[in-house]
Amino acid sequence: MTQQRPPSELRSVFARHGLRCTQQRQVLYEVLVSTDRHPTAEQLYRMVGERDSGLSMATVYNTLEAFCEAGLCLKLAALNGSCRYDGATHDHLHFKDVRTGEIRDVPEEISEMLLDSIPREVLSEIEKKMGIKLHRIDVDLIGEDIPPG
Amino acid sequence: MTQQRPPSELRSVFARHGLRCTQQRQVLYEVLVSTDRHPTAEQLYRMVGERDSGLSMATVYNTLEAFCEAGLCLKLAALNGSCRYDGATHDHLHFKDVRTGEIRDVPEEISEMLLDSIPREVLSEIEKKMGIKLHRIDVDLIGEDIPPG
DNA sequence: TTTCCTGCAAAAGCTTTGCAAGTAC
DNA sequence: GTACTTGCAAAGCTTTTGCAGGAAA
Repeated sequence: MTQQRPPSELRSVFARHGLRCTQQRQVLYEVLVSTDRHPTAEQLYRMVGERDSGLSMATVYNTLEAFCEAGLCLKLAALNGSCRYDGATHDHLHFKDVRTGEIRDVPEEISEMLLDSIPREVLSEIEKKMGIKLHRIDVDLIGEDIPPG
Repeated sequence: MTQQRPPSELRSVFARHGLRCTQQRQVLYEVLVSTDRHPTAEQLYRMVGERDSGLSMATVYNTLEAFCEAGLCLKLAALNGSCRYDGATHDHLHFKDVRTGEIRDVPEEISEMLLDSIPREVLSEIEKKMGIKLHRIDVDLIGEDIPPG
């Protein structure tokens, strides 16, 4: 499948991260950043299938792995054994539902309040003491929906 | 298998949480709280097998599920699709290794510093705004080990 | 033209489930 | 005696892998 007219924007995003610009990667990336639903690989596979001819599950996994390595998306650990992906552009908290495994964003302004309250110097102290390199912090609120009414 | 001489301490822990006191649950619980390694179900299965005749994987999963429901342990989401269990007695942060999926505790005094800095009122605001009931907060430091040297 | 990516199919890993026998209370 | 738990085996779901053909640079 030869590429005809890739949006130059996407093309340069990939180039900057050392990724080849394939049809499949473009479609997957567009779908990923267009949602805040933190889809599973399976859900992405179906979402892409609705827009386009489709691509294989293997490619979905390979591509997501490549995106994560390149820093284009985050891999989130869900509570029910599957993984979810987040085309995050800003830091935010996640709410994880213990019943469904669903992940929702915590509204941005509240997320910020909480994240801003974390002292930076504590983090660098942790890096030093534990001999690790931090990529990011995930703050997850674990709980369940209150049934309305 | 009839129970002969259950440690009354454990027995009352289970009773308080509405759990029947079976041989298997006792062994599994003892193994779980004796480690800070955040074992997977598979690892617990092997650890129990070393001490005792053994129990089936199905029972490991059933029992861990029962413990979690009862609040006797935490189910942690690992980054590689498996789940890990934590017989936690105090709040602490976790470091998750993106390469191995391993989970390590962040030392208690640093964990406390960070957790104490999170304003309580922000959490209750989140509960109200999102219509959820929080069980706990997981603060996960995502990163990788720095090779020594 | 070289290197990397895709897609298929198969395998591997983790977790859940149905059901009969057994145990706690 | 009743209700819950265990263990086996099988199934279900998620993710990874090997490899041949194809596309990007």
